[in-house]
Amino acid sequence: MGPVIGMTPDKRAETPGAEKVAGLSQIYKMGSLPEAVDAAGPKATLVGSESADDELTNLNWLHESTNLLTNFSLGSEGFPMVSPLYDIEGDDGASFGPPCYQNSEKKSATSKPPYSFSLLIYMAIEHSPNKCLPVKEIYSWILDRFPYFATAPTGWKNSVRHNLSLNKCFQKVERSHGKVNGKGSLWCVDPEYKPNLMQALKKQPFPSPQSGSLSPHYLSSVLKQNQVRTLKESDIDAATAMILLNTSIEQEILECEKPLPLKTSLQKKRNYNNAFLSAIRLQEGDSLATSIDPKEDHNYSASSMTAQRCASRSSVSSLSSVEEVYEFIPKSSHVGSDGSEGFHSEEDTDVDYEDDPLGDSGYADNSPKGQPGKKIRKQSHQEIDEELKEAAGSLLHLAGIRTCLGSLISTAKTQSQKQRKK
DNA sequence: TGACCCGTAAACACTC
DNA sequence: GGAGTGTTTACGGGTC
Repeated sequence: MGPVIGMTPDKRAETPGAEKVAGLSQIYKMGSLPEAVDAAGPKATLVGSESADDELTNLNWLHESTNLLTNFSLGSEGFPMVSPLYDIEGDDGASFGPPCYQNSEKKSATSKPPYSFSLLIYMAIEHSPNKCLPVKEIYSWILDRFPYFATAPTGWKNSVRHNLSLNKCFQKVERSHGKVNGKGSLWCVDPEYKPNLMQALKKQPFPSPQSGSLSPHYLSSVLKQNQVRTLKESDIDAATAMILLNTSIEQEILECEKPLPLKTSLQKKRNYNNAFLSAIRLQEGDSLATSIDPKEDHNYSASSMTAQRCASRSSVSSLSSVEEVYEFIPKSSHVGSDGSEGFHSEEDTDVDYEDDPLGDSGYADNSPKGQPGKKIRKQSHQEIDEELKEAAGSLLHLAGIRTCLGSLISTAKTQSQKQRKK
């Protein structure tokens, strides 16, 4: 058997858009890929927003979700390589506790991760608060999570750089002007390729050692949805977050049995609070979206839907504090919005729907002819509140933070009602 | 069998 | 000049 010559770079260039996404070419064949996203805007934003809110109460949903993203990590033997708790030890990467497997799954630690470099880089970048990382940080992240590379030949760094350069999924972003922050640029994930990366993640071996979290069906539902609707960046992130949230909760249930250090428990509660609060924001206006789109796949749970939309709204700019979350609810009943660019968010969709018959929400397009969508949108706040309670209750029940929830709900509701009255 | 994906190595240029 | 970074080219193995 003679050597198989790999595809030359020249040849790759002949298939723009589809050639560089590792293991993703099939995805493109599935059609319904997002329109080219003007990445310039988001990128600039990302770079500009380097000051991330490190507060524990930070409601940066993508941050949350990308933390959870690491929950995907499974050892080559099917064991979780990274505990869902690992990021609970601290808020920044530097304080991350050692992955569980460093204690309990040493075998996994020394075996090669079942992820391609593209996925590793993707996870690393997504894990960062700003969704941008310098190469060095990518190295660090990989090293932290996969000690295998600590002992591996240094060539893997070259591979990382090679991937960054070669793979269109990753885009280089210049560091802030006038500021010299070390060598190199920041690297971001091109939003256009996020669904592809997610698909690739899905294709990774995800044995379900315990509860089968992340069933392929579930994932495919998410991905399917993203393809049915116009794929916006927010949707993509929503899918990510949805998966992550789901995974996290299931993991938490399993972890619940174990006694946790106080700090860990508190942090977990905070995380759940964050998730829940975001869910609240979504829940209020988005029950409509579920009903509006007849194409939607409802095979997955409502809570997952909630989580998805949840992340969807805050995917890019995301909230920076709990207070903002509280503000959101009232905002959603306001007419009009500041409409921050790059994030016309479904926040806008909810906010505007009563005054915007066209519903530039994106969901409007999917509404059945006539006005059924409006009917749904007219859903009384009471009903919404009921849904909210229900969803929140479920979430909190799972997280074991019912108490916290009650106060959060009532606070949110109070604020919401105040705003409505105004 | 070939196309494609992925990892790896190496060379080179550039920046700090 | 050295180290780190980014780009490009080349090749081999594996999979479909």
